[in-house]
Amino acid sequence: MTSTQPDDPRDLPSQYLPAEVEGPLYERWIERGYFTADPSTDKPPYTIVIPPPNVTGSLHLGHALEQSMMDALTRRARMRGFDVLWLPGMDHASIAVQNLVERHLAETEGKGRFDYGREEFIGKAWEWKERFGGQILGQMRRLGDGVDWTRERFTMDAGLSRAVQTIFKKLYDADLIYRAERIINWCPRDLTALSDIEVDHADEPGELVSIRYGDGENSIVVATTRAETMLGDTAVAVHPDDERYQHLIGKTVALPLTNREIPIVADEHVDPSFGTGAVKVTPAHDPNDFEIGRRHDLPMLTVMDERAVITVPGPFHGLDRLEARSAIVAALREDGRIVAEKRPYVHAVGHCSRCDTVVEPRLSLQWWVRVESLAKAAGDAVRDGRVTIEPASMAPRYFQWVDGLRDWCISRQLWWGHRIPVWYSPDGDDACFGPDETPPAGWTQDDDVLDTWFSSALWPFSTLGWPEDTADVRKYYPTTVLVTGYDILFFWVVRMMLFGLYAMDGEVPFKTILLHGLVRDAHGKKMSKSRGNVIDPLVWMDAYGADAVRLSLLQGANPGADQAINEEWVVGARNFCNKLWNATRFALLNGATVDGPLPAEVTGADAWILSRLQAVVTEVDALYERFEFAKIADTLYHFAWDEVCDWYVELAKISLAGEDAPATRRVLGEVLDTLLRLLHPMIPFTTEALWTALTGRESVVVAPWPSADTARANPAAEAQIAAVQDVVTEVRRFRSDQGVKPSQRVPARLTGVGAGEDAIRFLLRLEQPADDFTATASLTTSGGVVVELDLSGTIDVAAERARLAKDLAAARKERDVNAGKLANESFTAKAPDAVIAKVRDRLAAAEADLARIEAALEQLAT
RNA sequence: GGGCGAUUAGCUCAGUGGGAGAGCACUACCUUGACACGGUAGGGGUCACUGGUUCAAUCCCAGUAUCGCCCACCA
Repeated sequence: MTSTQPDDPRDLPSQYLPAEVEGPLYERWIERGYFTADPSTDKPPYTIVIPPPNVTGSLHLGHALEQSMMDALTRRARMRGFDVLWLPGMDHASIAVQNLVERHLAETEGKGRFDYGREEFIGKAWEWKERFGGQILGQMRRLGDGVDWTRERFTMDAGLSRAVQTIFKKLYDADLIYRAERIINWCPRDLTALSDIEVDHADEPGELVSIRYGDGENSIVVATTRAETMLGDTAVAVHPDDERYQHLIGKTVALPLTNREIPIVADEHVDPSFGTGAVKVTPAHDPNDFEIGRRHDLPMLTVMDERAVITVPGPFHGLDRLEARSAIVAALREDGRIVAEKRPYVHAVGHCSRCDTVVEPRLSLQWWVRVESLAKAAGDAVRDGRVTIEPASMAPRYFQWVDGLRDWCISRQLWWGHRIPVWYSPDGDDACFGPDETPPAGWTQDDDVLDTWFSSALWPFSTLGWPEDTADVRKYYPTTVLVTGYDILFFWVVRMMLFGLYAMDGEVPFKTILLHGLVRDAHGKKMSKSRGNVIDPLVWMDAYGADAVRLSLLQGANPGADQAINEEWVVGARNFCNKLWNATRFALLNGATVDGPLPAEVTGADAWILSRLQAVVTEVDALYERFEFAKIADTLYHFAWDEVCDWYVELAKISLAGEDAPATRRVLGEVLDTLLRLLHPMIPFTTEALWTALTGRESVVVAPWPSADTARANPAAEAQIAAVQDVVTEVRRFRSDQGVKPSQRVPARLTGVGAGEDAIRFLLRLEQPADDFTATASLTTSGGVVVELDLSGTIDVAAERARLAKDLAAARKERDVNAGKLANESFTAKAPDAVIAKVRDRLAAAEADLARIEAALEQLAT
């Protein structure tokens, strides 16, 4: 289908064409500066900092969901009169980007990073970032994100780098950052240390071999999954109370395959019930053994290099850890030292979250954040309610993490990132320097860079200009809501809490943490490249429009819960936009007006829809307070479709043709004006196009958010329309059962109907009875309205009888259930009065219904 | 080992101590003057299982089964 936008904005095409509508609107919003925050205004602040996507990233459905939520929140806040700052930016993603750039350089120039050296490599990385990075920013525009582009930030900007250096020094001076040699998680492929959460544990089949150390009565059997580390054993440990080994504690035993004697020590850590109750101790290659080694002052023997290759001279030298493992087991077996082998033995193995290589515990000198006091403050801020976690069910996770936090290893042996601001003198002295300090000549800077999450942890204030005392910091910190996935609660949210509270003198970085779920495929499976079920939101946006993608995601966004997404949902959302489009088109074609006060005199339908409208405004506001996006979408979807389109528009057709037309035009305009404003935060493009066409005003982006006029609540009008709906639905069902086409006009006589007769006649295409009127069919509705129809012939008695029989059965069941309850003395004695009254009403209604149906059946028989 | 959650219509999911809901899918009819990306009507569920509390349980409690997620230094 071909189409162009007509010149007159009021002349809309009959179909919603997102590709033509969405394009120009975003640029117009930006040009007009709608999304630019202004701290000089009196408006109260509403701040959200975007979770910065990786500079290398491309928009995926998780971003689309998250950003749709943030856009909805900020657009509504803007309409409510807040000075909104939604701050965009990107993360430098240290290890991920370095890996990408390395791969790129290997492919294009055939060189590794060491061929360039640090300076040149970093230059290449910046080049790469400028050339290929930031793709996601254009995709955010496509999605319609109302972010303040004038404040876009990157975690390696000069300003943010100052923030990093400033807080590092502050922590360092407070002895909250220190350097220490410990066992760390080491990735032998990426050649860097990792923090605990950058290690993913997975159960994998391995082997558990039991090895006899020593000979004769002084021998002892240890069990291990990592035989290769025995080359670095410096002790065997047993539990101090273990009776089996009392005679050995303090003695030494010969380490097989070497000529070393190692002590047998007693340590509480050993579990006597596991294996033989004796543990080989390799302090340089296992975190527990490291602790045992420290307690017993054992030597720490490193037997592998940074690539996990054996460095001990001898037959195993140069073997990779896995090769070494089988070689050593084979050698031990030959020596007759293997007393048991369990294979496969399933146990948890740590992997690098970046490249999936098995992590190697490694003794290493690294920088650490001392987290105890920071974590205490972070926990307290949530405990005492200064920060709220939504949904609350996620709070236990937060506490579990923050209350058991161990010191954070922040140094990485990488080049792309914030370099650690510590310098060393030629004599080996070291000192930390702030951003405005110059290290003495001849000093050299620490080679390591910081964990990416170190700079992300500062995001809620570093982006506002901290450490300078800027207007933005003063106005927009603390931020209002942090919207992110529960999967990065620990990586990011907790770290922002640690640093935000510390840097900002105890002021929280955000008042609310809103955690959303993961977007999964149509059957709830996690999307992954290996599964091949990854969906590109841009493809859907091209096919159905950004609004359809946004709405379909928000429709599934129940707090904290994962959601399945399917192209059919997006189609449905697109269809909704089209429905809205045509409803507005109807309004425009019928001269709907939006100016001036509402008329004092309105039709019943007008009064009804205005009553419903104010109730919907109230409901939507309440749901926004609880971040119930799915329910907001559902409420507006059904109000718009089921009430406005299916009933009000149809009913309005009556009054628009008569003397009530001016009033109804105004009400119709009011309803759509309000509805479009209510929907704007979720589907900004469609609503903008329609609202400007409808109102002739500048933009719905800056239109005021609707407020509920409770004076318009009108129970009488609601009851009147409900009665009309009941009659119309029942007669439609009769016509459908009787095979009477909807288009067929039928003469009818109505009795017992009040003000709604015209509406009923119009909606059912019933004509006034003529002189020769003969009622060939009659039905009495549950509301007591008698409808006699002249169908000019006999009716299908069997079909009607079947219908009535079914209704009869339902009514009998209803009567029996309620009569049974009332006959139950315990019920009448203990149930609340309101419940009893309701049951009485239902019983009466059921009995009336029974009488009506029985009468109808009897009449049918004659 | 610790923590959390799920099990409701064919699918994906809401929901509540007192009449089982939505979207999509399905059936029939309808090109009616906003919209076929539409309209009207309809079919479809012993709310995982077993006990308990209660006048009343899909909802609260206990247990069972199945599934899922997070954390954890089980050699």
